[in-house]
Amino acid sequence: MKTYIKKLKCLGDENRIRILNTMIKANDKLCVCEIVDALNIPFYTISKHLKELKNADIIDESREGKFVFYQIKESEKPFDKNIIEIIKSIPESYLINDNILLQKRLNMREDGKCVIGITDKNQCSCKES
Amino acid sequence: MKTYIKKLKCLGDENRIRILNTMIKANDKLCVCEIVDALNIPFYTISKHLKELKNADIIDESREGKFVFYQIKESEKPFDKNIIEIIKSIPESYLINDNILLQKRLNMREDGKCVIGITDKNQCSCKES
DNA sequence: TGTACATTTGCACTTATAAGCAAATGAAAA
DNA sequence: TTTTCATTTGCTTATAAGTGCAAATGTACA
Repeated sequence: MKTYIKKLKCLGDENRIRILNTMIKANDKLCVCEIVDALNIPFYTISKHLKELKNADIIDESREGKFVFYQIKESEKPFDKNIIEIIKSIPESYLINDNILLQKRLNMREDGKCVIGITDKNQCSCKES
Repeated sequence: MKTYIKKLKCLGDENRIRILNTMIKANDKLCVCEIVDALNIPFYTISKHLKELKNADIIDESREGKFVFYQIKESEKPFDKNIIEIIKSIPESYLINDNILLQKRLNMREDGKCVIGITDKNQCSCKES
């Protein structure tokens, strides 16, 4: 039971929902710096939330050189699928801004690979909420 | 967005998941005392969680004389439906004990109505976890 | 109208969670 | 082998959340 509650707890934070949304929308693994740029949230905050999501077994981590990537963990379990579904059922209007910035950021990839780091090292978490 | 996060936050607590599970399984409104008996959690704890669930617009409240009833709020929104789905997708083995006690308690209804209060006023929350 | 019973609420306490900053780690390239 | 850059981690602080108990509320019935 605890593993289920742990996953559900992860859903109770807006930043984590936004992070998961980017991964669902990208339908691909995302570099930490890409998430930071898309969401305009400080990199250390993103990093900590990614750690929690990984800890709850919702996402997978992988490293490629300097960059660290995360993606939704594949699962056939109805419960895990429903976690994705519930995020997908949040009306897009609440996430449209993130989605646009994400797309912009993904367009900067070369050969489908992340080649730059964080665009603005001084971004702050409170530009938009 | 806040209303969505508020609902999701509600899912991050085991006691609230167990409460919602009883309502889903009963497929009917439940008296507070019935929930208390089914879950073996102190009545004031149940009461507080019910308040939160109601506050998040997940459940509805209604009073009939001495008794107060709660039930899952009807909704056609995909998000709200997914909340129910995600709880339904927790394997029954984790909730079987609650389900059995709930059934026992529901069998004590007369003409489909709750007629008794809390069976054991001194129940404590930590008998099973 | 007062007594009993179901439920809620206020307060105290403890534990969990989130964010910010600075320092640390890890890997690549100069 | 030093520098650079991406990311993580430790520490601190502020705030939220859950529980327990006692007192309060609200309703029915004697």
